[in-house]
Amino acid sequence: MDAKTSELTEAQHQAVDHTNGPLLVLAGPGSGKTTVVTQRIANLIQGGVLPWQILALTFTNKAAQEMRDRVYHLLEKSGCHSKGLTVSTFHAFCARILRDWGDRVIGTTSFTIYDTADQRSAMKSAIKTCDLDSSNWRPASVLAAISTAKNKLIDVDTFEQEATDFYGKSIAKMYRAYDNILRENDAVDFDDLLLHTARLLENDIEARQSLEDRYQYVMIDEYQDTNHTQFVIANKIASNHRNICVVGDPDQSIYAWRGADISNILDFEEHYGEGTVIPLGRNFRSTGKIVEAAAALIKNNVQRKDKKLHTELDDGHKPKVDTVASEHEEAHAIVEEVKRLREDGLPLKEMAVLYRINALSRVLEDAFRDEGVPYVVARGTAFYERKEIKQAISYLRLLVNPKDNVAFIRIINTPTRGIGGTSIARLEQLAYTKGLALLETTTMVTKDQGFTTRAINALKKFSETYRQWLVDGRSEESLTAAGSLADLVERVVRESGLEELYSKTSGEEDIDRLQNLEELVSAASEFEQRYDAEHENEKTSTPLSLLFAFLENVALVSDADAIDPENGAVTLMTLHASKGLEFDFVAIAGLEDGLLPHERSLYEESQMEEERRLCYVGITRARKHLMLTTARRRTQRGISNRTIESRFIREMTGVMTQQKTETEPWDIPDVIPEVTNDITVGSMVRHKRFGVGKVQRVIRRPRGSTVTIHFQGGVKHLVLEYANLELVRSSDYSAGNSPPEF
DNA sequence: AACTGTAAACTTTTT
DNA sequence: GTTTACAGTT
Repeated sequence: MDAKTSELTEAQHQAVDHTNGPLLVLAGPGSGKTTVVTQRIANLIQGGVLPWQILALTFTNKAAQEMRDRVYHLLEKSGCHSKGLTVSTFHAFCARILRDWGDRVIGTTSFTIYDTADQRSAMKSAIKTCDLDSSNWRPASVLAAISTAKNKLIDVDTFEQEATDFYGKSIAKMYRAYDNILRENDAVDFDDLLLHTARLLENDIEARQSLEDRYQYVMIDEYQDTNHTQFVIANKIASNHRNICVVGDPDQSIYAWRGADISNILDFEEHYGEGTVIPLGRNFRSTGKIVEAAAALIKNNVQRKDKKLHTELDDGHKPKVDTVASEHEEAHAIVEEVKRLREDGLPLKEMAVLYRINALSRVLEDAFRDEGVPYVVARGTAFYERKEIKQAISYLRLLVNPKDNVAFIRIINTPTRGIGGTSIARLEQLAYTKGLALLETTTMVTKDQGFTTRAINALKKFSETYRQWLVDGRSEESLTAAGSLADLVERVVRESGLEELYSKTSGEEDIDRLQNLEELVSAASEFEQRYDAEHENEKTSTPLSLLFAFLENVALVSDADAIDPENGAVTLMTLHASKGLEFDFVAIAGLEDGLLPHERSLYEESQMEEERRLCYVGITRARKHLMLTTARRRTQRGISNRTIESRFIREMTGVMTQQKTETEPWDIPDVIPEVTNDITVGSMVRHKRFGVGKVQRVIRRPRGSTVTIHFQGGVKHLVLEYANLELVRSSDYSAGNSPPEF
C-alpha cells in the first residue's frame, strides 16, 4: 500500500481505532496492512501513549526500518515524536533483553551469537564428546531436531525428560553436550535468543514485571509465521494489560518448516476470549487478473477457510505463462520482458524475479549481466559468509568474548603461525584440565606439556596481540573522534595478519578478499554513524562496547535486508525473501514439479499446501504484470533432465495466457554419447586416477553406459559418460608411458 | 606442518 | 557445478 493513502476503509479504520484489548487483523495481500499498523502506532502516540511504551515486532530488519520510517513521517505532521519506540525483529529484541537480563538465564550478558557455521562446528565437537558414531549423526540434522525443539520451547532438561526411544535419547545427549559447549563459550544460537528470553519471562518475575510494565502496547507483524516460543514471549509481555495486536494472513504462512505454528493465529480467539477479529479483504495492490490467478491457485488448499478475494483496481493485464526449452531460454525470456517493460517506462526497481531455490539465481544473473540490465541479488548474508570476512569477524568476536572457542579455533592458525592440529589438541587438553577458555590458556603453555618452542612463541605472541587490542579497545580516549570502531576493525584486520595474507599477489581471488576486508571496515564506519545518530543522547563508553553492537547487528542480518528500494535495478530473490514486498512486474521462474512445488514437499499434503501458499505469496507481490516461466529441460547439479510442468500452472489455466517460445529443441536425448563412440572392447584408455587400462566390456545404455576396464590396480566398472576416459593410441606408449601388463 | 589434489556430498526455503 | 573433507605428499 502506498504511504500517501490517507483515506482508510471502514475496516481499516476499525483496526486503527481499536487500541485497547486483544486484536487480530486478518490481512489479505495488498490490503493495507502496513498502513494500518503504522497508523495505529501513530494514533496511540497522538492519543498520549508514550512511544517508549510501545513494542512492534517484525521478522526482518528491513521491515522494522520501514515501519519506523513511516511512523516517523506520520507523526511529523502532527508535531509528535517517536523517540523510544521499539520496532525490532523478534531476534534482535530478544538479544537486547538478554543483554540486560542474560545473567539470570545463561549466566552472562556479554554473549556471542552463533551463526549456522558456528553451530555446526560446536555440534561437531558435541557429537565427538558423546561417543556416538559421527557418520550416523550428521551435525545439520541433529541441529535441525534441536531447533524444532527450541521453537516449541523445549529446553535441554525438558527434552531429556521426554526422550524415550534410542533416537530421542541420542538427540537428548547431543542437545546436552551442545548446550554445554555454548554455555562454556558464552554463546547462543538463533533459537536460543528466543528460548532463553521465553524462559526468562516464565521464571523470573522481576524481569517479566519490568517488561510488561514498560510495554503497554504490543504489536506483531506477520503473525502467521510466529512459532510457539515467540507466542509465549509476546503473550507473557502482554498478559497483564492484554493490549496485543497481531496482524497476519494464514494463506501467507510459509515458515512451518522453521517451526512457525499456524495455530497461533487460528486459536487467537481461544487464547484471548474477548478478542476482536477484523478481516481486511479488499486488495489495493494487484490488478484484477492477477488477483483472479491468485484466487484460482489458493482455493486448491483444503486446509483453509475459504474467503473471497477482490480487488479495487481494473482487470489489467492477464498474467502469462511462458514455456521455454531450458533454463537459459527462461532467463533470456525474462530479461527480454524486463527490457520491453523498461521501454514502456517501468523503472527497473519496480521489477523482481522470484525463484524457489537460491541455486536458480546463477543462470538468471548471467543473462542479466550479458544483456547489460542492472540487477541486485537479495542476499544480505552472502557478504558475511565469505571466508575472509568470517575470519575477520572471528578475530573481532574473540576480542569481545574471550571464551568464544569456536572463533579461536577458526583463526589461531590463519594466517599460518606454525600452530597445527597437534598443538591445538594439546591446547584443548590443557584448557580442559584447567577449566579455562582456549585464549586464556595461550600464556600457560610450557615445553614439558609437549609444546614445541615454535608453538609456544606463536601462542604467546598471539595473546600479547590480543592483550594490546583489549587495552586500547577499553580506553575511552580512543573514542574521542568519529570512526573509532572503524579504526579498531581496521587495526585488527592489519595486525592479525589477514591483510598481509591476502596482499600476497597470488591471484584475482585474493584481491577480491582484500577489497572485502576494506568493505568490512566501511561497514563498521557506516554502522557507527548510524548508531551515533540513533543514540545521540547516550554516551557510549568504549570502542569495545560499540563493537559489541556491531557484531550483534552483523549476526542478525537477513537476505531481505539487502533490498534497497532506491537502486535502479531489478531485484532477484527467493520467494521466501519476497514476503511483504511488492513490485509492478514480477516474474516467477521454475514452475516445475520438483522445484515449485519442491520435491521434498511432493509426498505430504500439508507441505504441498505450504508450497502453494509460497507460490501465492509470489503471485500477490505483483501489482500490474505477472509472468510465470516453466522450462522443459533443466540442468541441476550438472545434469540435464526433462521436467514436468508444475501442477500450480494447471490449477490456474484459463486465468492465464499460455505462450511457448522454444527456439531450441528441448526433446534431445538425455546423454550425448558422441565422444565415447570410439571406445570399444580392446581399446586402451587413460583415466585421471587409475592410469592406463584395457577395455574388457561395454554395455550401451541410453543414459550411462557401463564399461569394465582392466587397470594396473585392478578391474574397475565405470560409467562411460562420466569417467572422462582418454583414448590411448599405441604410439603414445613410446612417449615414455609404459604399457600396462596383462 | 603446510600444501595439493581428489572423492563425496550437496540444495529447499532463514533469523 | 560447487564446496567441503580427507588423504597423501613434501
